[in-house]
Amino acid sequence: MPRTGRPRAFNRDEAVTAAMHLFWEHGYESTSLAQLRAAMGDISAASFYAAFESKEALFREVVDEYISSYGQVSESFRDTSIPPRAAIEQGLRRSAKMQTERSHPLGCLLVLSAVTCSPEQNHIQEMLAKERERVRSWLKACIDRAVANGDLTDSTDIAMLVTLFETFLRGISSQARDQVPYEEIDSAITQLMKVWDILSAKTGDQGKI
Amino acid sequence: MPRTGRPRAFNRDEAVTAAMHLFWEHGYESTSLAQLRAAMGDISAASFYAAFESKEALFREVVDEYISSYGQVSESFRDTSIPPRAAIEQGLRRSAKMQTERSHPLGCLLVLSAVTCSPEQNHIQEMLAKERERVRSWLKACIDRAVANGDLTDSTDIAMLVTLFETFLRGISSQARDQVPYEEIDSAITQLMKVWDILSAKTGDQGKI
DNA sequence: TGACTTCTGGATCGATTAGTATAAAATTAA
DNA sequence: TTAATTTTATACTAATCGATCCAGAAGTCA
Repeated sequence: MPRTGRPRAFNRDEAVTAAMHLFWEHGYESTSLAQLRAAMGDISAASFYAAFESKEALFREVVDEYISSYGQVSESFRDTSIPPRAAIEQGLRRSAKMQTERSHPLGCLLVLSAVTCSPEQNHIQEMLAKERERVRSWLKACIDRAVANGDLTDSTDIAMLVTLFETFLRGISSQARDQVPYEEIDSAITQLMKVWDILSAKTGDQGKI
Repeated sequence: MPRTGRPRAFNRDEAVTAAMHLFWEHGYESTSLAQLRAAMGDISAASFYAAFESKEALFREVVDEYISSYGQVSESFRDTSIPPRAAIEQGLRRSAKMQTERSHPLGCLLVLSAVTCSPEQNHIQEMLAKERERVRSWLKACIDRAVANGDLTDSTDIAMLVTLFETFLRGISSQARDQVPYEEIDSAITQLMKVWDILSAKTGDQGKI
């Protein structure tokens, strides 16, 4: 927060949000500085670099902003106040809901905005891969908890279950981009969760849950 | 096939294959003409345009080549010589196998190579979307057949089932890119197919299949 | 007021983008 | 041998890429 000097002529937060929508829609590399500056309030190149340092620095800021807003849907996976099964189901449903909303680009920014890029931008891919890995670790922790709880047996193939849910979760981004409506994905989730019930039903304690 | 004139100094088919690997790995827009020409045997710009007309025309050719080679794994979905359930299972397993092979870029070219792009290349996205839609229609036909067969009840939510398998299928591309091994995806498929068995078990005729 | 600080408009940077013009080279057919 | 055909190397577009420079505008502070 500068106390002196000429005040900024544009709203920085709004500019970041505008940039987020562009990166989300078109991806990191395919979004040009010219597009960004236009969407951020027709700001000049000088203003852009004074406020954001570089395209890459802006993107990192955008990713942080995404994670702490839209990305919150995956926080369900690490919500230990609800049973593991409910946490996973909620995480999937909220992700599907968010990714199909029309008020912003379809799909997940972390999954889509740098799936492919030139070799020079490999670190951008790796940065997003790390964020996706975090979500995956929450999913795993969730299933670990279920095994510890006794919701799932000790013999449960944890890696397999993580991959099952995670693969579906990643697929939502692609489906959302192809205009598959929320309702269809939502019913698919209902069906997918029955896999869990099959496994938990096999647990010794009782026949059904 | 020109009958006269100076013979081409490079192998056209090999050049297309090299281009396919680049587009597959880095995506349509992020693959530059310079990269392509280098990988296609260090050919000159003149040779490139004489043989392929444009970057876009080459990409279309690459997509055709992909579909008739690696893309054949999804042909399982329309193989009516095997039962619908087996067709789907085989399609998923073969896709997972192919997408995790290390002899070529990871994931599926149709899903990855233009998920995001600049507005000017929207027609490229749409072209790939059409190809993905074809695969989806085969999946749907497969499930329609199962309902017609009596493998699944008339009350089966077909759209939901298509979305369930298709979402998982799309997710494989993302998982493969993140280095998830084939074996894990394969066991997840085994588990996913149990959803089918739940539904088919409910069919009147007998209790289990 | 004047010193200090920060931001902005406009011109510009070198590198790279996809694509082209031209003429020589290499082949076949007559 | 000569004409016709096609591909080649080389040089070159115009446009765009991300990024920078500088002078002046617009504030705060003493």
